[in-house]
Amino acid sequence: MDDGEVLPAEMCSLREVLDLVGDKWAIRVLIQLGDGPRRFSELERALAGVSRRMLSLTLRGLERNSLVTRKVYPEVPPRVEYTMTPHAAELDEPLHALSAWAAKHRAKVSAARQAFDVG
Amino acid sequence: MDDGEVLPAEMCSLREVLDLVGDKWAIRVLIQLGDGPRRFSELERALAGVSRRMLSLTLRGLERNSLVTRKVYPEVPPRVEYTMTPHAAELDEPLHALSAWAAKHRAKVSAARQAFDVG
DNA sequence: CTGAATCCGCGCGGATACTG
DNA sequence: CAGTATCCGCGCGGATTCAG
Repeated sequence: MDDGEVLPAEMCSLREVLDLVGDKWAIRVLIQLGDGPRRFSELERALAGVSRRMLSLTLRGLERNSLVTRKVYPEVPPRVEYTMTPHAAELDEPLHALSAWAAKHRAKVSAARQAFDVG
Repeated sequence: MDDGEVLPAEMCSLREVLDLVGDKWAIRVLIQLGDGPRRFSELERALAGVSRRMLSLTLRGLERNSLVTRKVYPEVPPRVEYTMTPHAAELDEPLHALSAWAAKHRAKVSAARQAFDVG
């Protein structure tokens, strides 16, 4: 199997994943949560440049697809913890592989981009 | 190494990759090219729903980052072939892993989304 | 502290027409 | 066939304000 022919199913699956974590902030959130549960404000600090609105929307989206769980502690001041779900944790390895690719080809791609922009 | 602690470098690398292939059409183009060189009109047909403009822009972006190469044949009518670069081909395995994750958890995620939307 | 609601500018992307 | 150019609507996302 897998003689180089890529089935349409793969295409769909890939787009599904990217629709889940392809947003600007989703990946960063997941990486943070991969290190342990985080509070809203902790994420806000960790993800430099994120607006409160976008962080909120990103977390909603991840929660909606059951990639994170939201736990509210009835205290004052209120505390909310976000945690990775088990199957979201399984994304870790595939993501590592992608990251490794980037690390390996970063220079090449960067150089190509500069050359392209010049010419 | 890798005791669960995720380094900032990973975050950057991952976003780099997603910035390269996270667009709506880039992945589909790469998958097509993974099956062999393709002409513009072939891609246009294969990627149902893509506009000529977006396909053009997507190919430009991929070419800019040296993920595809563009070969023009001086004929009439003109013919242009797009081909995957070697390092883009190396994305195949990581992408497969992601695809596998999607296939495995598709039902779970889909159900979660429905439940979330109802509640 | 953790959001939701509103306003608004800007860029993405579709439709259409034109070119080599 | 393989694009580019232009126009334009719509949604993403920032800034700000209000709420539990």
